[in-house]
Amino acid sequence: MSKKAEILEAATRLLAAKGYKEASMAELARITGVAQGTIFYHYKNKEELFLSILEGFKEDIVAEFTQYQQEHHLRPGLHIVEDVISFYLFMVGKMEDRFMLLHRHDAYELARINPTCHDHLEAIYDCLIDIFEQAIISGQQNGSIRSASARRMAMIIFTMVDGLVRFNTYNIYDAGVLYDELIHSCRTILQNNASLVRS
Amino acid sequence: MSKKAEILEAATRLLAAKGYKEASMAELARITGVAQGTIFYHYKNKEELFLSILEGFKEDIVAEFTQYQQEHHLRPGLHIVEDVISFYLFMVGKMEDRFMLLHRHDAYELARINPTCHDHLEAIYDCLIDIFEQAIISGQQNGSIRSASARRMAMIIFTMVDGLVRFNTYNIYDAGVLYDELIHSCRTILQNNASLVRS
DNA sequence: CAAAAAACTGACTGAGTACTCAGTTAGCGC
DNA sequence: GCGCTAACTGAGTACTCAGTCAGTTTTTTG
Repeated sequence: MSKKAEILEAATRLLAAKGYKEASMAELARITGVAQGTIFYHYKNKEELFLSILEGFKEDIVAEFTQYQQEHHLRPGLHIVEDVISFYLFMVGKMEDRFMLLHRHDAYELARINPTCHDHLEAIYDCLIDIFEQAIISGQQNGSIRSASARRMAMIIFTMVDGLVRFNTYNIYDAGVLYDELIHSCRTILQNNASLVRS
Repeated sequence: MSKKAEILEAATRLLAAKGYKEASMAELARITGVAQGTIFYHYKNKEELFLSILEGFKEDIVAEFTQYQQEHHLRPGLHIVEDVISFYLFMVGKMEDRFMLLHRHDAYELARINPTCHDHLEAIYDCLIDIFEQAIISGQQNGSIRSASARRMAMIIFTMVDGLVRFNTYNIYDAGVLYDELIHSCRTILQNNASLVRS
């Protein structure tokens, strides 16, 4: 791997673990095993390095989802939402560092003054919510999911799933025990009652 | 107001706006209109000052809820959840700074190495979720909310509401348009279908 | 009113910060 | 081997930071 890529990878880990301000370029240089100057040779400053981390995130999420779909067949109907949640949790585990970055304030603060950062974040969230939305639309097409704004339902579901992930990383509650409740709630929210005559 | 209280109030605002590391004691002194030394006379260091902010948060939430209940009558049954969500959003607006602090990573990072901080956070979350749980229990008692773990349902609801608040502060999406969807989702999740014979 | 205590001040310290730059090394076409 | 360029180095720079402390002012107490 090139030094530049090594720096980016180590920076992702360091910034995720410590946050933007707390992560120092001196430590990053030490971890990566390069001189401090090398970092600034490849990235003009700390901010650009940070943006580079966000840069390819969206594409990596899309690639990951495509690969996951090939390896795990997603079930039709209401089950697809369950499967997509599983994928989301799988991805959070795999791209732990970048999701941690997404759960920090640093990016949103930068986004307020840096349009590029705002665009990156928007792209990432759009892409994440798209995954849920597409699943919901496919469920609507076969009649198992009620017909309402798929986008809005996707956002609600995303909010729930992402909130639980946060709970977990915050170490305040064990979100694991909520998994079944989460799945049940999602199914209840999306279910097309018109197709359920019994009960 | 005493200088000490003034410092605490200004610190809450500053730390919420800028985050732990980015907020400097020099700026805090300037804002409060005291010398830097004064801050360290009242609080032995930055960490203790930060913990003092979290310290009374739980009690303030409880007091706020008690007052709200007196001023706004909470409806019985399923509606109570709607009312509690309204209260939560009202409180987020009123105690904006402290909820912002709660949405930052600083506290959770400190909680990992500082048991006092962990206890404060646990107390705050317990108290927030309690509010939802009590509402759900009261709904269960009159039969309008299904009988399942009130705690778990409360956590799911809390996750959704808090997630939307976060969306709003992050300025990525307008969470306002999701309010109706949120209420509808909560009702669907909690509803006791056994009591609904029609439809 | 005096003495003691508490509250407050701000210049100072030393550790840490992002970033620079003059100089060195490595790789590659010729 | 030569010349050129891109990659890399690390000591140095200017600056910010939390925290200290000797000294001053204000308040309380006898």
